[in-house]
Amino acid sequence: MARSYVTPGASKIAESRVSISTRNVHRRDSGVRDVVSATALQPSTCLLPKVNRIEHPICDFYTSTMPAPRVVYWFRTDLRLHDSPALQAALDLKPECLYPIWTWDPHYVYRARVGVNRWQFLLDCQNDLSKGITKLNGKSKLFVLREAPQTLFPKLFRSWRITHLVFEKDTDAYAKDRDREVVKIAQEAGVEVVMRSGRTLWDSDEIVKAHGGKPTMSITQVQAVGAKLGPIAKPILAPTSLPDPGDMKLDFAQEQPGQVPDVNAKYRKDEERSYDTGIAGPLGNFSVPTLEELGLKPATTPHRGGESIALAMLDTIIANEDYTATFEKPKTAPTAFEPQATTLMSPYLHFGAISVRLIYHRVEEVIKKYKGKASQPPTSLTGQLLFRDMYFAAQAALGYRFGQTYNNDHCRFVPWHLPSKIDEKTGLITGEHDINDASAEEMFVRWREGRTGFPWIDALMRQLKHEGWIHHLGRHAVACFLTRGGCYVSWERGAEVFEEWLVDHEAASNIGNWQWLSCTAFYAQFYRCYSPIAFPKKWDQEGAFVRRFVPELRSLPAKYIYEPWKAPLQDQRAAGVLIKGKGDPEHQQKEGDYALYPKPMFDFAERRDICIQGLKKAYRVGMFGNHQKVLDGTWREMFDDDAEGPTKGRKGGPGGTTAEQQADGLEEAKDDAPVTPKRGVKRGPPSPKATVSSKRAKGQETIDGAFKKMKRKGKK
DNA sequence: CGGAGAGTTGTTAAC
DNA sequence: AGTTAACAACTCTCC
Repeated sequence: MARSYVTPGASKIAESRVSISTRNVHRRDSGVRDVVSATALQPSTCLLPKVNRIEHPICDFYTSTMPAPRVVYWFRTDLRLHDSPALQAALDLKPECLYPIWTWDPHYVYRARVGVNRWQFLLDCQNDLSKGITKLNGKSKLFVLREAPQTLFPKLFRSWRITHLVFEKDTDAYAKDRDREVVKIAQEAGVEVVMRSGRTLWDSDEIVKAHGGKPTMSITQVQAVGAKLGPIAKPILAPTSLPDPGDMKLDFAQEQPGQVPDVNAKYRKDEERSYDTGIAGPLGNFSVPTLEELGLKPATTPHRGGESIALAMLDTIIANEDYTATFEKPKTAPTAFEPQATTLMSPYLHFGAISVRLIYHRVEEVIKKYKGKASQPPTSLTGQLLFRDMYFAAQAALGYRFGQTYNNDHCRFVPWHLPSKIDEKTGLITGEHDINDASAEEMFVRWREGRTGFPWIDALMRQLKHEGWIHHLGRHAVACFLTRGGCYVSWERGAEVFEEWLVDHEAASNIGNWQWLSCTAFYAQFYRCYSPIAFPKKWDQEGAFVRRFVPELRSLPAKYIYEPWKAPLQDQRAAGVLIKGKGDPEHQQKEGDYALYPKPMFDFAERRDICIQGLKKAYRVGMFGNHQKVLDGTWREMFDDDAEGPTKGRKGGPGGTTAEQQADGLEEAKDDAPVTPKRGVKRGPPSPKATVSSKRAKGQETIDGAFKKMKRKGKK
C-alpha cells in the first residue's frame, strides 16, 4: 500500500502528514481518482478530518508556523509529466518551491551495464522532460546533480532547506536498497518522504501481498490478484503549472565516486568527465549531460527518446483502431522493419516517458468499440502490459535472487555452460562467469557478435547491437538458440548482453523472459524449440530482414538465405560472398572480391537433440536454484555423464560453477575415467538407447496435453 | 472420362 | 509465442 515515511522525531507533524497521504490513498483505491488537476483538491476542504484538529489543537499551531513545503521531486524511472501519481502527490503538498531533479548516480554510470544507445535514449528523455518542465514554468527545468543520491542528499537537504522528498517507487533490487538508504537519510534530516507507485498497472508490492507474498508466475495469477486489488487507476492529466524552484546555492563539496570498475569503459572514446565539473556540470547550470561529457562514442540507434515522441506514437497507434483492438503478439512479424510490427512503446515505458496506465486505458477505450471482436490477453496489447506487471511483481517478491539461478527457489537448476560466479558471502552473482568449456565460450561470443553462421540469428543480434531493439519473437529466437535450443549456455549470459544493448532494457522483464525462454521459470515446454531456418521462413520467404542486417548475403537466392552453406559455390560467387571460416573479426572479412560469411557453428538438429536431452535430465532431477546441492556444489552427483553441460564428476562449485582444482580432483578423475568421454570432444546425437529414460518429465506432459485439449475445445 | 501420380492441406504425435 | 514426420484426404494435371 502506498504510504509516506515520516520523521519519528516530529510525531505531531507526522500525524497531519500521514493523513495527507492517506487521503490520497483513499482517493486512488476508491477508483474515483480520475483526472485531477494539481490544484483541484484544497487542503482546507478535504485534507484533515475536523476531528483531528479538535483532538490535536497543537496541529494548527504546527501547520500555521511550519515553513511552507520546499519539495525535491526526484525523477528516476518516471521521465514524464502526464499520469504521474508521485508528481501529483508533490503538487498536492502545495509547495512554496519545487526542485525537479535527477541525481547522476555512479551506480548507473559505472556499475550497471548500459550501452551507448540506452545512454542516448535516457538523455533524450531527460532533455524532453526538461523542456516540458520549462514550458510549465520558465524558471524551472530538470536539474541534473552530478553526485550519488546517498551522499548528495544530506548536504542538499540542509543547504536548500528541503522539507519533503517525493519520488515514484522503484521495484528493482538495487533501487530498493538505494531508496531504503535514502529514506533513512531523509528521516535523519527531518525531511518527509512521499513515495507513490506509478510504474506499473498495479502497485507491485500490493500484488505480491495479495498473492500471499509469492511471486506471480503466470498471467492468470496476475489477473486474479488484479481483480482483488480493484480497477487499474485512471490516468492523471499533466499539471498545467509548476511552482518555482527555490535558491540553488551549492555551499558544500562534491563527493566524486571511484571510477573503477567501469563496466561501460569499452564505449568511451574519451575520459569520462561526469563528475569532474562539479555538481552543476560544465556550464554550472545543472544541464542534462551530453554523450561527450560521458566520454562516449556516438550512439547508433535510430530510436529516440522523450515523452513528446512517446505520446505522439501512442496517438498514431490508437488512431489505427483495427491494429489496436485486434493485436495478437504471436501474429506480428519479427522480420518486419521500417516499420516494425509491434508498438515500440517499451523503451518509453522503461524510462517512464509514457505511463503504462495511459496506454492501458486508451487501448481499452478502443477495445470497447469492438465488443466481442477484440483480441484478448495474453496475446492482446493489454495482455502484453499484464506480462510486464507479472515480471515486476515477481521481481518485487524475489529481489536480487530473481536475477540469478543461485538461491532462487523459482528458477529451475540446469547445468548450463558458462555459469555465473557466485560471491559466497552475499550469495549473489558477481557479474563474471566461469568458462568451464572453451567451445561454449566461443559459441557465446559468436552469438553475441552475430557471426554464428545462421543468418536469422546473426541478423537479429546485429540489429540488437546496432539499433538496441528487436522484435519480441526475435528475442525468443536468439534466447532459445543461446540456451536450450543450441548452445546450452546459461540464460544469465544472454540476459547480461540484452541488459547492455537493449534501449528498452527493463530488469524485471529481461530476467523474466530469459527464464521463460530457457524453460527455467514461467514456461516449461522445452521441446518447443525455434528453428533458425523454419521459423523465419514462415514470416519472410524472401529474407528481406536478413539482407538488411547481414549485407554480405544481400544477393543470395532466397532458397539459401537462411542456410547459405547449402548454396553451391557458383551461386555463392554469383552473390559475391563465400561461406567459409568463423567470421572471426581478427581475420580478413574479404577474400579477393568476395565478402565472407561464416559456416554454421554447429549442426542445428544435432545440438537441438542434445539440448532437449539435457533439459529432460534437468527436469527429471528437479532441483531449483535454492536446492542444498546447488548451494554447496554437490549438484553434480545428480547428473550422469550423458547430460550436456559441466556435469563430469561428482563435485562442482556453487550454482553450477566448476569446482576449484583440489586434492579430490584426482579422485574424481579416477572415478570417471572409464566411462567419461573427454570434455570438448565433439559428440554425436545421443542414440535412443543411451537415453537414461524416455519417460517424459511429468509437468510437461500435462501442460502440453491440457493446452491441446483447450485448443480443441476452443475450435468447437 | 478414369486413374496414376504429384501436390496441397490438415491432423496428429512425438521430440 | 516450435518443428518435424507421417498420414489421410483432398485437388490438380496429364495422358
